[in-house]
Amino acid sequence: MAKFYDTLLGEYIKNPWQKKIGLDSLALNCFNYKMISYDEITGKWKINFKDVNLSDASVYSGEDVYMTHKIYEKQKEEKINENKVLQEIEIPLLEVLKNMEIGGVKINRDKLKEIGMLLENEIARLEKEIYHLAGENFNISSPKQVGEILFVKLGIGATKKTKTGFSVDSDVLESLSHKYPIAESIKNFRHYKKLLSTYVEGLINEMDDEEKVHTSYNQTVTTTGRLSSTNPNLQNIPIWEGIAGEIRTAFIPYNEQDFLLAFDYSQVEVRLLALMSWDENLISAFQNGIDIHYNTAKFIFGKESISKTERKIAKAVNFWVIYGISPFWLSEMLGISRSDAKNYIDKFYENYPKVSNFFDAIIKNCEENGFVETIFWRRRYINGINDKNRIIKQSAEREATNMPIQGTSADIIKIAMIQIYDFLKKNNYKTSLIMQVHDELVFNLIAEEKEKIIPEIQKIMENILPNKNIKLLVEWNIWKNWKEAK
DNA sequence: TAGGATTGCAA
DNA sequence: TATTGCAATCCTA
Repeated sequence: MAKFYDTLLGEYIKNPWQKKIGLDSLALNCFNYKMISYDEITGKWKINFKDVNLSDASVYSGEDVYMTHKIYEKQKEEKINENKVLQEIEIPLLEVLKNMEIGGVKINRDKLKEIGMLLENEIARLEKEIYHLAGENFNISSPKQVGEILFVKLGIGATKKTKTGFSVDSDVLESLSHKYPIAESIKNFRHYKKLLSTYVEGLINEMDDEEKVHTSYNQTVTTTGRLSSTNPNLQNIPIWEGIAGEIRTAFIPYNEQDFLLAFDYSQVEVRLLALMSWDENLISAFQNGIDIHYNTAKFIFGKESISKTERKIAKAVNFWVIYGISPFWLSEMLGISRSDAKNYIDKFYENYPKVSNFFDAIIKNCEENGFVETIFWRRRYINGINDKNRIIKQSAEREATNMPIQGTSADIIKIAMIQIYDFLKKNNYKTSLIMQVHDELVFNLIAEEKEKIIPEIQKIMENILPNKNIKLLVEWNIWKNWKEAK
């Protein structure tokens, strides 16, 4: 048992789907008690808390402590405090995340500014070009104005609509770009603008005096058990080729002599599908080190010699299984016919029959009990699993089949983080964990510790699930920035 | 000023 | 007619 407890994590474990699990809403819902808000106590002038009069401050603070304890007592009655995921994963993870957040990630400000200058030049150039092609100035960042220019003023035929008007997303612009140069330019403008405002300016704004950013990892947001990251979000930094990929070169080690060390789980979700479904063909492919996309391609195309395009299709089909995409969408995404898409999916299930059984069993169980679980028994309730509406029912089924895989992957990396943190701490290593991106862990590596810790971290990560039918596999890289270490 | 809508970035 | 997220921006209420 951990030495401390967290009621917020307790509520999250009980039901990760419910949104309002904060102290204020729990007090209201469980005990019909309205907590004093911070705004009420600091008044409309937003005075500093130290200037609040003592009796008001005491009541406000006492209320927090009292209510937290009341909720703790309630959770004890419900035996939430005995939950294994809570005790063995979420609560121990708190200290790991705290240290990652405080440690921060070092950013090369000059490098970011350099990228920013390039982007600004491109944006200015494209802006002029777009105004010229449109014959007037307008706000290119406004979807509404872009729609008016393209589909009203220039009279281009609109293809897609949103709730409020014309859709002008990148797919639409892409489809118009061959015929209309302005569409291509707007698409590029958007791309560069996104990089500049979200990543270059966004990161610079979050940097402290030491050129570090300190993200917040939120443990109680996702329905599957994954973490999320905010201020800044370090889990959606671009990885594209070209200038977008350059953003990652600005992520650097703390000191010049250090390195970034990145570990990632290789194809973890497909591996977990094999492990959890017990499908012999999937398992033997992994056991024999056969490229899994090639293996699927062999099945769906019924031949040994596989082209690059065929492997790409097989990769999409493998990917599809995790998310439950329909043949329609698969055909759209791959630019193939719907009957081909359906055929590939059927072939997949014919050759990996236990995957099909596995999903059926999850859905059946969910229909009866209302929830699904990971192999570590993390639970998620699924709304709409017994809905009469086919669309809602199918959507619920996709959520139900996705969660055990995505959630187990989340469990595994969280356990790895705890074990690695303990290992580094126990041996007084100065190397530290600085980022988590769902299936990847990034460390600030102290050069002289390299030989000792890399094999140990690899061992920990690969052995979270010992004695299973297939092995987890991790890959690692070290470099002076995150782009090259990936 | 708050919050919905659109868009686009990641695993 | 694809799973899970977060942020910038626009724009209406």
